[in-house]
Amino acid sequence: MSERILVAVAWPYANYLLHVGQVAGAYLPADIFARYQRLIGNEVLMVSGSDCHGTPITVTADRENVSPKDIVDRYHPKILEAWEKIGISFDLFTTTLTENHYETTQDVFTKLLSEGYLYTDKQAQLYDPESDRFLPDRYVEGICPLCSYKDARGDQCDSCGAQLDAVDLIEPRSIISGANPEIRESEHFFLRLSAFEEKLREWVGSQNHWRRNVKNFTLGVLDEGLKDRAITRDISWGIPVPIDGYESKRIYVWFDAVIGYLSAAKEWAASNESPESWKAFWEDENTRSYYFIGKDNIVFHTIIWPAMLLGYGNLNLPYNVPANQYVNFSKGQKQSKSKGTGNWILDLLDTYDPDVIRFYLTSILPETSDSEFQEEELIRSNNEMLIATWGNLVNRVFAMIHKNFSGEMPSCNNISTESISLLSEIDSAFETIGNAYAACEFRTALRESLRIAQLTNRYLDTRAPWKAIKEDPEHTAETLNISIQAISGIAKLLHPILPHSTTELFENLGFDSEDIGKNWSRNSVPEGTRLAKSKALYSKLESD
RNA sequence: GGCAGGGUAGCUCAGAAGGUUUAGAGCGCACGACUCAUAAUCGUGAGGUCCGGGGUUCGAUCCCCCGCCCUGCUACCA
Repeated sequence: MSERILVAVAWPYANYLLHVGQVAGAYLPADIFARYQRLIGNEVLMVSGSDCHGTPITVTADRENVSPKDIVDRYHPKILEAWEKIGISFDLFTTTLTENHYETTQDVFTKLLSEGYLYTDKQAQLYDPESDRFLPDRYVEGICPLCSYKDARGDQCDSCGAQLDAVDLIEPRSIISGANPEIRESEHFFLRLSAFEEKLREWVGSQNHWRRNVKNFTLGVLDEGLKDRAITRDISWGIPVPIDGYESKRIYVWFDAVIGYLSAAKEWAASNESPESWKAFWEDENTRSYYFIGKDNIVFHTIIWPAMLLGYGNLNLPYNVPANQYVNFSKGQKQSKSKGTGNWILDLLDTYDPDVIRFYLTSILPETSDSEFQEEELIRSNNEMLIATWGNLVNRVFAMIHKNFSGEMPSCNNISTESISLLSEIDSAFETIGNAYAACEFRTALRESLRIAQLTNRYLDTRAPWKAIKEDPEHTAETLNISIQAISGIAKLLHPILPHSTTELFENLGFDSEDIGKNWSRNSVPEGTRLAKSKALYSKLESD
């Protein structure tokens, strides 16, 4: 029975290159999941895009004295390039600058307004009289009221780490003009989050398949009580408010960004020449939606976006939000874009094959706690695990078949109990590993797949086909035949994680890509198949 | 400060409605076997006060309390 799965992935800001932490935290797990779902025959729609609005983009643009659009035009292609190279299989990766996204966002805004979930209220804000504009907290600096640090930012003091309110800064100054900002009242639209508190609590409380930290954290926030939140800003970069009299304001970034999941599905449908097909992914309650995000993003996906969906009506709430922790870099330092300590994924891809990176990152996915990225470890994991356990297994079996059977798949006439038990281990692994993929436990899926490879290595050692060839070629033929069947099975098990190299392997085994992706089970390699004489799937890496 | 997650072998991590565990796996390390294979594989072994201190209990690494450390959020930087 084919199911329909929406794979929604966090929208990266298009003002920086992608760093490894983002890939491991959201995009790689989402891709593994999507590939698994496609492999077992489910209908998958995987979408995301560049988040093009928001303060970080305008800050970058202002600093370089270019337009926000220029920043997006520079980084969006780089993001696409990263997906292409590491193999993140989006059905659509768009941007929040499309006409479709603007329309969808304004539609959601209008609908929430007419349903009574938006209202206007006044808010005090800092205003720069010289440059004649309202200032986000980040655009204000001054003396920290707590530690007297003289260059504290309006949102946070870099010296003592305190969270600040720009209004509290001593001797505040605009970073645009240096002028002393004044406080002005401004009218904004607010999202009536408080109206959804009970419904959300009930909904979240029943999500027993969510990760513990995601559920507890969300319930904790709900217990503190939801406050209504302003969704417009006095800025010029963003989606216009579709109401007369508010031409100088824009819808704020977090409101439009989450709507991207919906607008991207619409865009995908339109480009597929079936403009209504997005509805199956949003309105059919049997469709399950998974949101892959980092832990800093949980509230937006378990409270705010669900509230917006409830307010809009008739659209599916998230089925699961498997938020990940963070990947840290040397000595617990967080992978930070703003500090410029990046291990950019594109740089890594210049040096290493995509599957080598995917293998290592999968092994350290921060599913339950923060993990640490070390390039030395990447090299070791490639040499000591990927190649030693798996690559070498493939290589030794292929080599023996080419040496003793001219590269033709040997026959298996009598099957021994050893062979039967190996194959049954593999076939039952499809169930346990399939369950792990379905539960978004990708490290487990990888570990168990390697365990099967190890069993196959052990089988080979026990059967010693290199010895048997001398006195009992039938015995050797059986061993190598069964080993190839095992390899075919393991390749399938690993395919969501290592799509590039396993596809190559499948070709070497005589399959075409059509054969691979239709069932979640071992593809049997028929006797007599010509096995390609190929170079090794992976190469050893020097650790300088 | 408050809330949440984490603190387990050299490294990366599992785990446990509290007793079947003398606390597990992989890698690394030591030794042995094998030699088909990318010095790969297979076996054996060493290695841990499960962050610290109290408490509950017949029994706690797992529950409670108090600390310490890392990370995120704290509603205007998703």
